[in-house]
Amino acid sequence: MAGKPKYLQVADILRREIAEGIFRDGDKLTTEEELRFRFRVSRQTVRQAIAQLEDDGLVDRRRGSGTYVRHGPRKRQGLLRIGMLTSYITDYISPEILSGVEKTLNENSAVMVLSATQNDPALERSLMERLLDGQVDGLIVEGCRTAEPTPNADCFLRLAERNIPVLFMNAFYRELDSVPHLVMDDYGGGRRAAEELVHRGYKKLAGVFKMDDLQGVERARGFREALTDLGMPFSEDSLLTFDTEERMELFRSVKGEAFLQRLAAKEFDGLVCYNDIFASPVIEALENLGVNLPEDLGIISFDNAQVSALCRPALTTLAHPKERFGARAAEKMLRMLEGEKEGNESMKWTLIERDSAPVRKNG
Amino acid sequence: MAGKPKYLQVADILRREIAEGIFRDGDKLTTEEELRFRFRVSRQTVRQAIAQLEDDGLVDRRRGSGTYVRHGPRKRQGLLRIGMLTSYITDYISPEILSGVEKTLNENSAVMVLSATQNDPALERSLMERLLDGQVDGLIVEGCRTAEPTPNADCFLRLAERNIPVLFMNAFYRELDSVPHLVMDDYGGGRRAAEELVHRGYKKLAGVFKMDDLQGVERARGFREALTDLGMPFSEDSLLTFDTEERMELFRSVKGEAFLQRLAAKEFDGLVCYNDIFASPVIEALENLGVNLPEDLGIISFDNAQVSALCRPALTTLAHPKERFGARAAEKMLRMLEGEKEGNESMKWTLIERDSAPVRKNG
DNA sequence: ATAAATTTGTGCGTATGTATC
DNA sequence: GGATACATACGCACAAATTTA
Repeated sequence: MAGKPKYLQVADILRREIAEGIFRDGDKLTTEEELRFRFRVSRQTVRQAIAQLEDDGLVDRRRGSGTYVRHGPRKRQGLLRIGMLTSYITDYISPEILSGVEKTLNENSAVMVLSATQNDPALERSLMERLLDGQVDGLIVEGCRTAEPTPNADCFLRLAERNIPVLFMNAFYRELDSVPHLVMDDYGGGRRAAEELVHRGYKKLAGVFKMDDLQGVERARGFREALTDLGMPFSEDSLLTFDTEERMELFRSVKGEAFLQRLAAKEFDGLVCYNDIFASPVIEALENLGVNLPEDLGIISFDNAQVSALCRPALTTLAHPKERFGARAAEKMLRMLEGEKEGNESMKWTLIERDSAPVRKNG
Repeated sequence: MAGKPKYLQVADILRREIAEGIFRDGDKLTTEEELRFRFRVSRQTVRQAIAQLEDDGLVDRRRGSGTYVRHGPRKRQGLLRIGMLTSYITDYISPEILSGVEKTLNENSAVMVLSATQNDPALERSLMERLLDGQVDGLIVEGCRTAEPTPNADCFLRLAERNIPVLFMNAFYRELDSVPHLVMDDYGGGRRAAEELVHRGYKKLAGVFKMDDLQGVERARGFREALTDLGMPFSEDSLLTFDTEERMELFRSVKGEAFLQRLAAKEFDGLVCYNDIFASPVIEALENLGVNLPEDLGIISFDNAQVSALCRPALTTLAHPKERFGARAAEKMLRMLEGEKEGNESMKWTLIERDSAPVRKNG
């Protein structure tokens, strides 16, 4: 009637019923014979419909026993495909994280299907739709623009319907609280960075934070609250905040240059920086402005990217565990594929002491 | 008879016949009706068999027209999966290359299935077998230990049988000359590096090359031949060569330290270095030995990795096109999937002038 | 432990629908 | 329009595996 062949209609109805949870955990689906009566079709048609569901990995057929709904995630035939959506492949510490994911997956006979969202929700959406098509068995996602609600919530929910486990990494969408995440302790990191500087004798702290991702928002919150708790002066004015689009020309923009001038004018003596990639151009710009580093300004940043050891002064930084982090994400995903319930987890930063934030001589 | 169901027997026979090339290029497979007579089975059984082949991507069914053998590479339903085997994900300039591949693939609704071989042929083999299982539509491979014949030739040939196009990238296996490759002009780069130093007035050149990959072998050959052509002194003794396993502790090994001592003793005034990643520790070691850079020793290396701009002195280097290179590889692969024949190609190096190899004051 | 009942897997014949040439 | 070829659909029979009596 609807132009659609019967077997697809039947498949769709069953698919929906499975998604709605009418069938219990690993329980038996109605018998082919019963479905035949229910839908008034031949057994062949029923079988064709069920073949669709089997293709989607929603059911398991066992001869002599029955057809079982797979509410636990599916057991593919040996090879698992894990989709990986990262913001960027080259930026920051992504390569190391990816390497950790890849190694762990390969050790468990799984492969990684990698795509980059460029931190763009629209691209994220189209990639997710593509990956769904590509039959991945699980998905690890570095959320993009996580400070705001995602327009792609429906995609993530559709994955859940299909029993495809999802894990957020580094950044997650607050509203999708049924999806587990593995993140860094960004709030704690923000606190730690501020406290370290204060304990080393720095008196007036500034901060540079990217604010369209949860990471930056949380680091900024930790920074702010640490200062308040320590009874240090703080005003929103001492923060330079920016979004992803601005990152390339931040320090050539009006707002960025103005901030650099204030740093050069010694309005502050300490700086917490969103990450090493931003710390590096700050250092360069300040040296060009004749600022003595680290004497005039102590800097602590995040990540421990390769560049942090090569800067002059070498950056004191809170190290991201990178490969270990990626491996952990992969482990969680593999466990989810085994049917286990994984909770949220946050990993701790490790302070790497270099030259950019020495203990301040009291002056 | 053999316990196997008829439809699988039929499928197997057809599969073999297709592999043997009994059916021509995009030509029609025998009609369902004809197969029914040939195998003395029902049409349903024939259809079941053909469904298997369709699943494997070996045939296309077109209603009203016929069932066609896909001797040209298959047209998947919109989504192509391209396997990518790189030596390392984080090392050198891999992230940039991968990023180029990924972007280009995504623009053409394809996805990248990424694995790292760690430059180990055994791992390469197991990953290839896994990828074959994972139904990739094409494969881009950075050959590993390409200076020697690969033990995995059979795997590559099996891919060809399945009409899965393969492209070698950066390094290829000489004996597999039916497989196209995209590489850098390593021989020309080796020549260029040597010539640049000579033209700048450097008189006694040394070289550091990794020799288990074709890249290093070719760069060394170019280096050697350029010197000979220019009538410069050259002996094999002026080369420090090493293999992948040694790379981590090269400059802490007896052979490495001895070489550094010779450089420090000003036995040479110019150095061509396999790539920036090796140039960087050389510089550090030499500065610790009290060598004045770049006055005492001019250095040119390869790749233009990020580290090259951050070294002191900043490295003069032959730049690898990285993202563009990756994009080019992806383009070639996509064209191969369209059924076009792609030839070999080598891209040129661009000299990036920095501080490590200034024109030498004649002394 | 065995037999019977249940359930999916394989296979055939037939009829009709629909896209292509 | 007609011929061809794949797609959908039904009904039936028996096989093989599993569960149950």
